[in-house]
Amino acid sequence: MARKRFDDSNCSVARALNQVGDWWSLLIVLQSMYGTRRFVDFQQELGIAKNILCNRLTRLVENGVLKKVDVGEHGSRFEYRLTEKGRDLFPVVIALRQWGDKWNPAPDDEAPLDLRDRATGQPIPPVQVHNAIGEPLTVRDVFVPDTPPPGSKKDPA
Amino acid sequence: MARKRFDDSNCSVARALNQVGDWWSLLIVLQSMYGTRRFVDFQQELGIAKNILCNRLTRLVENGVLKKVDVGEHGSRFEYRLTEKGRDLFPVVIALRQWGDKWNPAPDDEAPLDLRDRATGQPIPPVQVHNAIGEPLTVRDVFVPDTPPPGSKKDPA
DNA sequence: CCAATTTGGTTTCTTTAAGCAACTCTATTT
DNA sequence: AAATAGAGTTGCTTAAAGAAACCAAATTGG
Repeated sequence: MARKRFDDSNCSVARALNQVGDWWSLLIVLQSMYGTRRFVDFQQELGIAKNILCNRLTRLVENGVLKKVDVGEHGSRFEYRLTEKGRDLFPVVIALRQWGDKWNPAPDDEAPLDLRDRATGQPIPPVQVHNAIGEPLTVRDVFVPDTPPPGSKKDPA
Repeated sequence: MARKRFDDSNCSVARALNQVGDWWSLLIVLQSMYGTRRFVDFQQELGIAKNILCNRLTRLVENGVLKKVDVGEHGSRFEYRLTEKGRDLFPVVIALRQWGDKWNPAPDDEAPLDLRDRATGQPIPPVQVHNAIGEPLTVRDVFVPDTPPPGSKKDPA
């Protein structure tokens, strides 16, 4: 695909997409959140080619999203588990899932993933952007305060 | 890239990624949220090839994420604006940005995008998944209540 | 008014990644 | 000892990404 790399982009979204912004990586993270840990299970549940899975797992490990754990007594049995960095993608994945459920509902009558709070059994409400006092915000409610150029010291122009 | 399509996947994350899950689409949406509307502006700000931009804009319009508005008096001047569906990606983009800022900080001393509430001027706190009563949740705090097969009516087994 | 430029593309070509299938190598099972 | 499973690797084919050139309508500018 001759991708452009965004490793050094000054946009953190671009840098984030560089790590988990391809179709498979985020789905692998999602599967990990569902509890999948083994190579073959990822392969079967995602229907991904083995070489691609291998590549993605390696990259995710390199990027610190997953860690590879040897669970065989003496090698050859591994698990891929989320790191804290990986688990921190939770809001992203959930927000994406909710967006998908809302705007691209399942073809048939599939339920839109009933995700629930383990403690209370209650469903999870939509992920929102909030302000400092907990009110929901939309795109229009935010602004970027005037991008100062990197080398500038608050010149009073 | 010979991608696999996920249009009819029963996973809404997969379906979402099908629409905005490539490197460019989400960046285009992000740029839109920053206010970019014109073809040339997208092209310059993203550094994307024109044919790819064209393709992505078309797909985003097809998918209802953007709408194409004729703003020339009689053609040849267009704007691409977010639809409600597109604006609804706000939490996704912000969550991704925050993840990027946290885990892949900018190479140099770039500031991590100071996004603020227009009303109060306060910075935006991290996007989190909450439960019904507003407490933050992690991956471990949620569960999927036992996937009932699509055609099943609450059998009391 | 005619030339240059801008905007929004399309076409062609090359590079690179995705997907598939077959193969390998070690461990475990039978 | 043979068969199977887990975790990859290799090679090939196809399709998409990227670059650059080209194009046509509309606008700008002298």
